[in-house]
Amino acid sequence: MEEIAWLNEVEMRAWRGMLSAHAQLYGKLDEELVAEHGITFAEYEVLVHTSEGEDGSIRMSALADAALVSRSGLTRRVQHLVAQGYLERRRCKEDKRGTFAVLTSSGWTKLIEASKTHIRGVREHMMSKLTAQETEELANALEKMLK
Amino acid sequence: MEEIAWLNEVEMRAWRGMLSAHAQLYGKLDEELVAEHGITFAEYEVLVHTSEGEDGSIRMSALADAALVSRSGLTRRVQHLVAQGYLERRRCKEDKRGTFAVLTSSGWTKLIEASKTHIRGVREHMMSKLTAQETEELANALEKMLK
DNA sequence: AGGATATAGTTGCAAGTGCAATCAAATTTG
DNA sequence: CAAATTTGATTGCACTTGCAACTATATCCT
Repeated sequence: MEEIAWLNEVEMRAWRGMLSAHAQLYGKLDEELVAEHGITFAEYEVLVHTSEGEDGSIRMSALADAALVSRSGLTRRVQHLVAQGYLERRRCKEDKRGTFAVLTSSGWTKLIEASKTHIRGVREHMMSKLTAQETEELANALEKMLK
Repeated sequence: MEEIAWLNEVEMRAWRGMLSAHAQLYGKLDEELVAEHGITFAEYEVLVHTSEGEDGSIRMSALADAALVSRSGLTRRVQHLVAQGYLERRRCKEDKRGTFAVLTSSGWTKLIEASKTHIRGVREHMMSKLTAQETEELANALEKMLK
């Protein structure tokens, strides 16, 4: 079996760690939200980013960027959340091409409830495993990767 | 707009960083492999983990675990790689329920070529942004998350 | 031994996704 | 100002995925 030129051991651990830690964390958080609130993590993210917009509303394209999904993907996620009663769509008056997603009051309630599960999950599956310093080092490294 | 109870600032940066850094890195590595070698990152991972098995072969279930995919998902990825000529399937003699995925010589060649692109990508999009110490801190934090 | 249970793997199916094409509205440009 | 281009968003389509059901083989247990 031929040997493949590779990364050094620490680089390898960092890179493999990105894949595994992300997959494991994402999987658990998704599972818990579905079990306790009937929404996926992807849907929860849409609610979160909508809530962070002005008056709990945000343009579709901005929401797609924030939620790390394609525009077509977002259109359908929002459709689904509208069908569930958590979002409304509102045409944009200044730019008639545009559409806002707007949290309904039912959406606010759902978000607040689901966020308890979510935050508990992040603490349990991520923060509880790390010291404050490690958390800071992790945040630092991840942000440098994004530049 | 109501305020949602949340994580502290550092925790938030670490958690958001996991999502964004993973998405950005995965996206770039996938794009480069597709452009230069016509295989997805997911397929590349299957080739890598197969190559690491004995004689470039590995049981389907072990491969599914290593490649972070469901067994049904793996069955189809392997089907696709077999169709492309990079893998063969071999029945397991000791356990007739089992199947091995085995790298073909064309698969070895593909893997070796693709790994150059992959490693270059990991260096360029990840390691080049980090000092050796930051890489180590990152690896450390990610591994602790997995425990 | 042999029936019950567990394990390896595949398949049908439904759901989610992105790309390319499309439509409508806004903006640029000649 | 009208034509050309750009931008915001949605839709058709193909592809990937996981779950549940299923088949085949292996193991457990009395």
